[in-house]
Amino acid sequence: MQLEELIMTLKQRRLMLTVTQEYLAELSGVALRTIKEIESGKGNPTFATLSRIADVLGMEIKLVVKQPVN
Amino acid sequence: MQLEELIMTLKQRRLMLTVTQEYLAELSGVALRTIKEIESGKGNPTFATLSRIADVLGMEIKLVVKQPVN
DNA sequence: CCGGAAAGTGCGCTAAAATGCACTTTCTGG
DNA sequence: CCAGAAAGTGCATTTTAGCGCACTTTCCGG
Repeated sequence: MQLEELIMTLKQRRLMLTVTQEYLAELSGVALRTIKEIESGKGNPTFATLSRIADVLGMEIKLVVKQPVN
Repeated sequence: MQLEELIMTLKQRRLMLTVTQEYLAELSGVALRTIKEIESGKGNPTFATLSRIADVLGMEIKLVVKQPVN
């Protein structure tokens, strides 16, 4: 999963739950400014930041063996 | 997946492939110093760094909906 | 047992992640 | 259509990830 795709997934999940960036910031403990930057595609978030956001959205980051492409 | 668990998975995968930290550094383009730090549990890697390492090891980072714990 | 290979670490630098504040732009429900 | 809510952004600061270099420690095959 590329970062862009991961971000899209987070964003879609947030919208599906009808949570604002502001509320997500409160719940996750990640600064609103940081959430805004991530969702607007700026920068390269750390694992900790992504993980805290994902948690609140009921998601998690996994490391898995790639499926062979055939 | 917690960071610690993710790191363990990366490390085990590297060892399974009998790749040294040094060679992994070469292949991934991530500095040897950085790989050492990550594997020894220091710090909080960025998505980009984790992703480059995972790639070389034939793995990938995924964001998935958490399984309900029941 | 022991030497070389692999892994871990102290020190220091730079670039960038994370943050706050204030302002602008965009979206949306009534 | 329009006000308020939500999202995006410029500027500045603090913290820290990523990195190099040199050194120490640990591991392991012969």
